[in-house]
Amino acid sequence: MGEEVQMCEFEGDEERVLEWEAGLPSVNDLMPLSQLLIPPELASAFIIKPEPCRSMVDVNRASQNTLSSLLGQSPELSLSNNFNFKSFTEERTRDPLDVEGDETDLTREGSDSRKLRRIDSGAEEADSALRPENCNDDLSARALKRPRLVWTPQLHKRFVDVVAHLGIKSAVPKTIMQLMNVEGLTRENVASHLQKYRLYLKRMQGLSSEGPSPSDHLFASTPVPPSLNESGGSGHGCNGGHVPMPIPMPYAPQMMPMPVLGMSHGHGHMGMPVGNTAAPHPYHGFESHPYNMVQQRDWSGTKFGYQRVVGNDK
DNA sequence: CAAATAATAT
DNA sequence: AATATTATTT
Repeated sequence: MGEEVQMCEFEGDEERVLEWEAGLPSVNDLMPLSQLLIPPELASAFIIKPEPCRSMVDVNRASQNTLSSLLGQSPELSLSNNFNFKSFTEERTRDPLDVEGDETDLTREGSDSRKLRRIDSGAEEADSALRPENCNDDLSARALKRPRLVWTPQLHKRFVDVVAHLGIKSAVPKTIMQLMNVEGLTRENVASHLQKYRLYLKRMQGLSSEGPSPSDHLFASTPVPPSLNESGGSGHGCNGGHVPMPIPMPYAPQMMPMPVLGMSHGHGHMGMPVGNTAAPHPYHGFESHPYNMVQQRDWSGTKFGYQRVVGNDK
């Protein structure tokens, strides 16, 4: 009977995800990019032209090509490499979460382009770049500044939905944040977005018939629910004005069933945390910690996946 | 004082 | 332009 490679041992092991990067070699242990995989002699013997020294830029470019081809896009025009291969060891990945299986977009991107230093060949002495700096992310882990949030269409949709249900009157950052129920989303995040959203609405009203400016990518794509009428005012209803959570439709913490695609033939997809596919949590069902309900989803076909373990609701 | 909003800053 | 951060106001 056919015997294939067993590559999945899914056990109820929650910690596994966290340990994911534990066993990985540190940047320091990795073979330097400048090092040739095939000795020149051997190479010439087989008429293999020695690989040119690869730099980080080359790797990035190659990666983009790969991704692009997978996505069916033109591999070119990728002059702007946002890909940063900073060590996962120190990089604090985060997760702008999005839920809901609708819409088509998967514009998830974590583009924090930092100074992409050029590790050029010939000067591999640049190893000095490997400063044995802070290796203890354990302690500094929390106080680290979180990467800026990217309002993906999914997130925005959620945002709009909630705002709509609340009515612009009572749609305030804190409430919105709570109803959106997105891990890691802060009040500031929402406040900022709300501010912009309001400007958008205002600007829209001024224009007679609809005409979402082409620059309003996100907003334009999301049909502004006419429910933007007031509802928080007095006289309607059931509550005088405070609306802690009367909405019958708070986004429930969803758990995504990410289809375990046969990622067999795939080539190691660069640094994407593949194994963490929403493990079949051995939910003991009683730990209703506000956290832990990692709601991630859909790394499919997308560039990278981010995950943050703890959210800070407050 | 906390939260919302407006105004800036990156 | 998109978010973050800070300053003011409620």
